[in-house]
Amino acid sequence: MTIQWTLIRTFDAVVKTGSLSGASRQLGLTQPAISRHIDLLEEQLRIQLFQRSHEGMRLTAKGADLVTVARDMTSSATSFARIATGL
Amino acid sequence: MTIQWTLIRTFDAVVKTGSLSGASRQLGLTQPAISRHIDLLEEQLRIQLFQRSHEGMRLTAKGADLVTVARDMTSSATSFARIATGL
DNA sequence: TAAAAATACTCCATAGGTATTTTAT
DNA sequence: ATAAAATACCTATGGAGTATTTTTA
Repeated sequence: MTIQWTLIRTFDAVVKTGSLSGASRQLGLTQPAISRHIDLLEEQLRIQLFQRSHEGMRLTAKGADLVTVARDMTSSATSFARIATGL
Repeated sequence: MTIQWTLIRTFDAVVKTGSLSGASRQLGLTQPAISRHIDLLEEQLRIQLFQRSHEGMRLTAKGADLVTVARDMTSSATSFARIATGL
């Protein structure tokens, strides 16, 4: 399985903002792009990450299990970028 | 700057194996693909990562500074994959 | 009715492959 | 002579956009 880092970053953003459109604004991508990211991630992992309910995007239990590692990835990527550009 | 995770994984593999062809074997990609990965990464970061010398691919000082964070990224990606597939 | 999410396309960039050439041991 | 690296070229996939339609608060 090839992990797509962008999808995980989107996952993180959706969790943080609580909505696809919020993540869209935060990442500077369009809402359909974000929607596809989540679809792709769920499909590739064969895990339902969110409940599309009235109150927006609500994490499932399995989704919640991934939040920590997803944040690890995004933060290590960020620190890679910081160090690389600082050289 | 959008970080390409695949490029960083390749960087890590080249460091580990000491050659492009070694990384190619390890990752199951062709040698030209690996070569391009390193080119792209160096170009995007505007950093020379390796000295193409007689003894193969030798890390530069700046390249060496990135090895640790690169390994952080790849290992956090690996643990993401492990946890995700284990759910 | 207004905001969010999903769907349907279109387009282009890029990632990867094969084939080949150059470099160096 | 052999192994590694670079270059050239081609193709297919996917990632992102616009436009539109559903959904639901």
